[in-house]
Amino acid sequence: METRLLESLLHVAQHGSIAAAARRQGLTPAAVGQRIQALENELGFQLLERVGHTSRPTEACIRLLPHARELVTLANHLAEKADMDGMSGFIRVGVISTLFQDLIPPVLRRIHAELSGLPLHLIPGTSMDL
Amino acid sequence: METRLLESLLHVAQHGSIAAAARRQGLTPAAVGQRIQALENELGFQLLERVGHTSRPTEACIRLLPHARELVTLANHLAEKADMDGMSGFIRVGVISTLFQDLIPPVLRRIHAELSGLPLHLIPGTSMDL
DNA sequence: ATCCATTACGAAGTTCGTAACTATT
DNA sequence: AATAGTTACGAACTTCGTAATGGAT
Repeated sequence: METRLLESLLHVAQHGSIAAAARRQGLTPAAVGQRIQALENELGFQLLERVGHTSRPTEACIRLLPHARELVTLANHLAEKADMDGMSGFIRVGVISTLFQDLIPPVLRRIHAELSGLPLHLIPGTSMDL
Repeated sequence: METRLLESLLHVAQHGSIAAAARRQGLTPAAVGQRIQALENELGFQLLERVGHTSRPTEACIRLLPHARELVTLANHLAEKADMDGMSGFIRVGVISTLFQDLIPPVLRRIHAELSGLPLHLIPGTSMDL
């Protein structure tokens, strides 16, 4: 998965047309169209509804956009993340679901007290998944 | 940023050598080495410490690995995310830091009660950042 | 002696732009 | 008439494998 393709998709979705996205990115409309086709090829479903003149994102594409956005920003900030010294990154906590009731909240308070400023990922699941 | 390159980096880091990663991925050692070089080129710093026989990740690489892992899994699950109906994806909550003390924990319990199974992102910060 | 990493090089595949074409407003 | 999207095609770039080289255990 090439994040530059996703970046083009985001521009198309945001500006409503392949041509506008192309202008933003300093590419030709043909190139952007080919990028979208490559993505559709890799993902296995259609991303744009070619309604005459304007390109509208499909339902599946709309569901996909937030994730694509996250992927692109993560990829674009990868280098600086590695250059930072000290504690950085995410705290990832796998939690067996029932523990959410009582045990986790106070633990969260302590984590935040000692490592404030770090984004926190809570991932509920079963022992097997985690 | 091509996530397949990151995938190779993860394998190298996990197995301790380029050759082992190549075997896992069904590639030649040369190909994996070139992938790492491409990554180092794109990121602008060294990823592997070529100590004689074994390749050790550099400090910067170690800091980068968790993010790379997240990127790869996100990319690999992009298609299924779009295909799923109903609620899916992450819950992202921006929290002004002081609220962590009292207000957030009970809210978390309710979020989990109503939308269990969804990964949760808690992002502490100031109003400006959020 | 065996195994790992790297380099050079050529083949296959990808990505881009140009240009031509069709369709929409 | 102007602008959007698509297709075909060729040039430039990437990515991979093979083969050869140099080091490490």
